[in-house]
Amino acid sequence: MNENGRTQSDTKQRILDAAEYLFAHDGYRGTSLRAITGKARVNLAAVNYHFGSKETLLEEVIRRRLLPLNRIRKERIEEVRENARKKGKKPDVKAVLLAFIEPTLLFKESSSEAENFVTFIGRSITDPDDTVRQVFHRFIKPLFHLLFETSCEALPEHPKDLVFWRLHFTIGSLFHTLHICGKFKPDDIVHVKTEMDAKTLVDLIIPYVTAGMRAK
Amino acid sequence: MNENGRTQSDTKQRILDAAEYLFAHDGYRGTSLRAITGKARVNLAAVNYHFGSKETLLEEVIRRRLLPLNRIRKERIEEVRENARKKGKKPDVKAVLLAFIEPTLLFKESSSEAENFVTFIGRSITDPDDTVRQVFHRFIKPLFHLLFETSCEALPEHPKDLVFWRLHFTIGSLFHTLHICGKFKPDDIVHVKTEMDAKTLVDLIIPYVTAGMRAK
DNA sequence: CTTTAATTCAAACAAACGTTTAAATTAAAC
DNA sequence: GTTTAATTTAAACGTTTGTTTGAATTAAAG
Repeated sequence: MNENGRTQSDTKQRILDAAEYLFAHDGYRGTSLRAITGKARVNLAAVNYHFGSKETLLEEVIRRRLLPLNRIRKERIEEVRENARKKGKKPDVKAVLLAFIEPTLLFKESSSEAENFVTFIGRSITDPDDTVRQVFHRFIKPLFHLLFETSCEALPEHPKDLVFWRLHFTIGSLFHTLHICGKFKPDDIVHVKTEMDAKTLVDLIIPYVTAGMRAK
Repeated sequence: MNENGRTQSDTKQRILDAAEYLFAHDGYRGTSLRAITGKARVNLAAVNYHFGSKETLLEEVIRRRLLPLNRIRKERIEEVRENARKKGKKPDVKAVLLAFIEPTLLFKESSSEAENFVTFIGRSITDPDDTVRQVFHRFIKPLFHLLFETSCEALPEHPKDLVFWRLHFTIGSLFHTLHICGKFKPDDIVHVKTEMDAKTLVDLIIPYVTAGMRAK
């Protein structure tokens, strides 16, 4: 490998892409290294050579998408916060929620591979595997703290406990939406025609969660 | 075994209890038959002898709790529906949501073992394992249909598509709540004191989801 | 070209998985 | 008490799992 790394093989990327797809599709535990390396068309030992272990691979899969996404969400929330501070007013709840939710849903359309990852995010909190929950949690914790504090500023009339729980209800709605979009067929449950590009989903969920956060 | 079955061993029940606990804790795929039979203190072969397979065991674990719970939820929703019909008015959204949500959350306290199952429900829609999702889906489909139709009657001013999506947001909030309650430590994410018996949770979530369903 | 490092490869590892078997044990029926 | 059925048991089945190994191959450096 030379000093600028241009000749590095794309084995790592191919593994990351395959793992991302399969983790989203069948879960971390439900995906074997043989399935990953088979889909990526690389040797079985390549995962342990390049990543060390299946767990480290999981961490890299999450890190690759979540760091950029979280940077955007952080900037947007801080922007809402600073704008309100300049005007000497409290932040608007709807703006705060939009700052968090819109980048998340739009991320789904940022690339064809990113869509798989969004499905994976949707299961991250409730994943039966400890490792998955912990890694996701570690990456999202500071952002969630920022979201919480800003939401409290936006809703000073509500006790912090109440804001906390309603944020969790919001997270539940959003993550469930992330998970079902892309592989879900609503007709299976009840017959309703649905078109669901990211922008439409934003317009659907924002009024719901905003009303919920403001309630009473 | 005699004609009234009183002498039947409790092996099946012990397996069901252990499986319920472990499925809720580590997921279906993350739970081995050896872990189940070890916790139940029965022989490894007992699962295949009494249930035929791990998949049939899963189905029995779900059936045992979900049939009674669904019967209650169905009765409560139909009660709201019939009361409104008698008065010649549309059902109240809040009453409809309460009819579905309250029994679900109270079920958590119906017995010490039921709490584990509720955690399992909370992960049922997003479980990485196809089998888990399908079994749960099969049991809940008719009830969800009833909830959908009644919600549409309660919100005639909203298009059915909108009610459908908002019900999914509601399900997302509720199921996420079911999952995090019992093993979740909110302090891990952000420092907030929380007491959460079932009744308190009902009082927390109902205003949120009601406002969300009614929004605009 | 030669040397050296990085990567790929087929093969094997021990461990854990769900399931099956046949003998041993327990309980029921007569 | 004897016979018959139901249940439990220990052991093994064949797969699949994540990981490791050492040789073969490819690319980089001198």
